[in-house]
Amino acid sequence: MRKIYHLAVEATLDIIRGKWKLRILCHLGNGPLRTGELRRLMPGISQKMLTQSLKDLENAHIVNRRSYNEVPPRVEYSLTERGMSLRNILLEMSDWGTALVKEQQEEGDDVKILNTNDDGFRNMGNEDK
Amino acid sequence: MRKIYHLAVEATLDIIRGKWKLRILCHLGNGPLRTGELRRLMPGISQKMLTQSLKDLENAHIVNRRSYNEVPPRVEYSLTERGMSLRNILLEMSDWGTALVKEQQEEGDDVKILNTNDDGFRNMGNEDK
DNA sequence: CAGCATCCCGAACGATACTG
DNA sequence: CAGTATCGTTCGGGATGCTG
Repeated sequence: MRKIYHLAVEATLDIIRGKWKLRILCHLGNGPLRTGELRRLMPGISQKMLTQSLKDLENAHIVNRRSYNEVPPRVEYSLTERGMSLRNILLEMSDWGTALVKEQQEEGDDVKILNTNDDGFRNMGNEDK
Repeated sequence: MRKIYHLAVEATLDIIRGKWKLRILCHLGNGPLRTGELRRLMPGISQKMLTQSLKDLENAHIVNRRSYNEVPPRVEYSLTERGMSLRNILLEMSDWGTALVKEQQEEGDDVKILNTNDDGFRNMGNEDK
């Protein structure tokens, strides 16, 4: 099945499409994580969406999936080189978004960003509320 | 109604969310356009989606709506300063997306970008197929 | 523990008809 | 010509149960 984009930007957006992929990438930016760890870092995500999102990212060679043949099963995910390069773009989008929200707040809009770390996308770290 | 983002990047993505906003911004990058002109540049878009997308962009202060009191009605849309600054981000995303698709094609993926201008997002110009 | 399959709901999108 | 209103469809996403 052929994928057709009207603009190159759409190819980039296609990678991070959906509700959870960004946050997954954000967490993986701090280093490899197991499935269960990702799950705990993102309360609210369903098993289905986690698996599905990770599979999409793996197919796009953004994350690496490493499966250890152990009992119980153990699977680790990490960023690929391509994933790391995407991170740079996301950092710029993060900066722009931060500035935008600040302006919107000054304009009186009722908007908020939960993760207000200084380094934005670089290090999410803290928990979701 | 409060808007809550987990990451600042999501605020940026929220601006260009949807099927048509990117392409609208792309066309407006070449200069102001009337409603009907935008419509003709994007065959396939419905009256509803065009109006709705433009309204969203206007509310976010990304595009400017100028209405002339004439008969027949005449309305022109253009990029705001904020819209212009967004454009810079989109250009980087475009470059990254272009490189990505190129790699994907080399990997054998069946993927294509319709608008293959050298300047990517900078000047869409040609028609949609 | 990690992943798959199924069902269900709501938001986004599309088609059409109508108004100033 | 530009915009509104309404209706129907599609698709992303949530909940749950089952398998290796």
